[in-house]
Amino acid sequence: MRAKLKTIAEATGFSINTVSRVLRNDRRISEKTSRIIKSKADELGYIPDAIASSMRSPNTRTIGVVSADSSNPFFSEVIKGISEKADELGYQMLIGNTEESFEKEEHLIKLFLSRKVDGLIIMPAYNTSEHHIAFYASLPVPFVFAGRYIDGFASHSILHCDEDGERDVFRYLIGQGHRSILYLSGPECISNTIERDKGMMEAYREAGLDIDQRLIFHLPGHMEDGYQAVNNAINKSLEFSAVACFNDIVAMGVMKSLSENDLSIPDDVEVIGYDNLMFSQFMNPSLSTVDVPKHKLGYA
Amino acid sequence: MRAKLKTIAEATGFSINTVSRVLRNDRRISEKTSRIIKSKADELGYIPDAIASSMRSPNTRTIGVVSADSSNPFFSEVIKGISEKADELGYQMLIGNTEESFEKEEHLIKLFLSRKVDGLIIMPAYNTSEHHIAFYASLPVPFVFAGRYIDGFASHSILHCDEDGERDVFRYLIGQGHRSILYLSGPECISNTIERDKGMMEAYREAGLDIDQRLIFHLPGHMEDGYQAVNNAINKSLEFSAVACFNDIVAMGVMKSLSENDLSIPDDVEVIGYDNLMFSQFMNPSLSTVDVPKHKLGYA
DNA sequence: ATCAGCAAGATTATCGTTAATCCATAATAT
DNA sequence: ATATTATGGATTAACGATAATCTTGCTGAT
Repeated sequence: MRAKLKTIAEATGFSINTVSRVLRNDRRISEKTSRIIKSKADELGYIPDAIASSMRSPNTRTIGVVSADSSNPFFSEVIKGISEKADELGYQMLIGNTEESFEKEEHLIKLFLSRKVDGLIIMPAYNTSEHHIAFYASLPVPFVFAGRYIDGFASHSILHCDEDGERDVFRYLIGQGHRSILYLSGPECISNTIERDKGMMEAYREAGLDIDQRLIFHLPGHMEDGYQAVNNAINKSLEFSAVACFNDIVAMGVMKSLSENDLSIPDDVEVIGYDNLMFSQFMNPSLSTVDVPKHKLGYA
Repeated sequence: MRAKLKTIAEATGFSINTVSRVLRNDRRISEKTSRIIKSKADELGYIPDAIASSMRSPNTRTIGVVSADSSNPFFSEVIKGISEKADELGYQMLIGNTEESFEKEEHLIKLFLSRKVDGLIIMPAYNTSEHHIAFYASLPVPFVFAGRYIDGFASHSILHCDEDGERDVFRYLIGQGHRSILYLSGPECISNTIERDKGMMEAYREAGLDIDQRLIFHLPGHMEDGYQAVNNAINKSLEFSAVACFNDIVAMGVMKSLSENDLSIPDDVEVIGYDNLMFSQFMNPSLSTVDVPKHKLGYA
C-alpha cells in the first residue's frame, strides 16, 4: 500500500499532524524532528495525496484551460506559454477543447468547476449572448479570456491590439501602392474580427480611399478557407494585388492557391498573414505577418 | 454557499446517501424520489464536487498526458486525438510538457500520481537508462507510450510502423533513380529513429546498393535543423538529389534552404517528410510525406 | 515563587462524497 | 401462516489530509 501520512507517523512516532506540518514546511517544528520525518518520508517513497489535500485546503493549485482547438498552432503556442508559467508557479493544467461551440464550453467549464480549479483561462467560443454573459458573470472563480474580448469583461481579457495590427497591415499595403486588397477576415462575431476590421477601415480612411466591399470576406479562418477564397476570387475574375489574411493558416491556403494559379508572391500578389506562427518564418516564399505574442499571452 | 448533497437532502427530506445515489443514477431508488431530488438539484444549481467524490471512490476519471512539447504540431495533433476520446469517455486530461527532459518527465509523472490520475499517456523523453525502466516499472497506474517505444515495455506502446514507413520512402526514392539521398534522421536514442534507420537500410539492401554514411545525419528534429543541415551540405558541396526527413518540420526547413539556394523542388531535389501534418498538404510545393495516424494514435 | 508566554507537539473536528451496513415494510414463495 | 426476498431508503464509517484547538514543559519577568 502506498505510504500516507499515517504510515510515516507510525514509523516515526510523531503525530499525523506533525508529519503533515513538516512536509508542508510549516514552522514551529524543530530541525531534528523535521529531519527525521523527511528522511522517513523519502525512505517510504511518500507521494502526497493532492486530492485529499485539496479537500481540506482552500485551493487545488489547478487551473482549467478552455481552448477552442488545441491542435491549431495559434492556440497551441498560447497553451505552451500558459504551461510554462503554470509549471513555474507549481500549478497544473486541465485542458479541454470546445471546437468553438459555446455549449461545449459551458459544459467544460462546469466540469472544471466540479474539479475545483482555482481559476480559468478561457479562449472563448464565438457568439456572445445574454446567456453567455450571465454565465461568465456567475463563475465562482477568477477567470481571464485570452486573445479575445467579451463585452462587459474588459478587465478579464488579455489582448494584443488587433485594431492597431490590422491598421498597420493596411497602411503598409496602401503605402506600397496597392489599391485592390483582398481582405480575408475572420468570423464576424468575435472581437478580433471586429477590431481588425476597424483597423482596416481606419487605414482606408486615413488614405482617403473607398473600401470595395466585394473584396472583403468573413471566413472561419482555416487553411481551406484561404485556399477556396482565392480560387473563387480568381474564378470570378476579381482583381487584386494583395491579400490580407486573418491568420497565417489562411495565408498558407492563399499562397497555395496563388502558386497553383501561377501567380508569383510577392511580385504578382503580396500576401500578409497574422499571428506570426513559429513555422511562418520558414515558409517559402516567407510570409509577412503581424506578430502576436502568443507565448507571452499565455504566460501573462 | 455552493449547494452540496446535504443542502439537497435537507431541502427534500431525504438522506444524503439517497441524494448521492439518485445523482449517480444508482438503481434501487423509486422514480418519484428520483424526480424530486433531480429537480431540486437543478433548482439549486448543484455542481458535484469531483474532489470529494474521488476521495472516496477508486478512480478520478482523470488521465495524465505527458507530452514532450505541446506546441509541436505532431504532439498537438496526437493530444487532440486523446482529447476527443477522453471527452467521449467522460475523462479529463491533465497535461504537462517535459521539453524532452527525463527529469521533468519523472517530476511531472509524480505530480500526476499525486493527483491520482487513473492512467498515463506518455510521449517519453529520449534516453532510456536502467533508472527509467525501473521508474516506469514501478508506476502504480496503467500507462502507455504514444508513438515511441521503450525497451521492455512493448505491450505499453502504441505505434505506427516506423520501419515500414521509412523503407517505403527509400524504396520509392531508389525506384525514382535517386542514388544520393540525404537522410536527415532523428535523435539517435529514440525508437523511431532506430526503426526508421532499419527501414532505410533494408531498402538499400533490397536494391543491392551501398549506403553512403556521409549523407546520413542524426538531428534533434526541429525546423532549424533541416535548414542548417542543407545549408551545410551545400556549403560542403555534398551531392544529393533527394532528401528524406525525419519529420515534416525538418522538411520545411529543408525546403526553405533549397529555395534560397535556387534549387527547385522536386526537379533538382526531391524532398520527403514524415508525419503528414495537417499543414503539409498546403505547402508549396506540396510535401510528400509518410502519413502517421496521429489523431488515431491519440484516440487509441 | 507565581504566572504569562512560547515552543513543539498531540488531539480532534472537518472537508463532501461514496461504500458498506442496517432497517423497515411489502411482496412472494413454501 | 411462516419464511424468504425485494424494495427503498436511512445510518455510519471511511477516504487522507489540514486547521483549529488543546496540552505540556520550559523560560524568564515580576
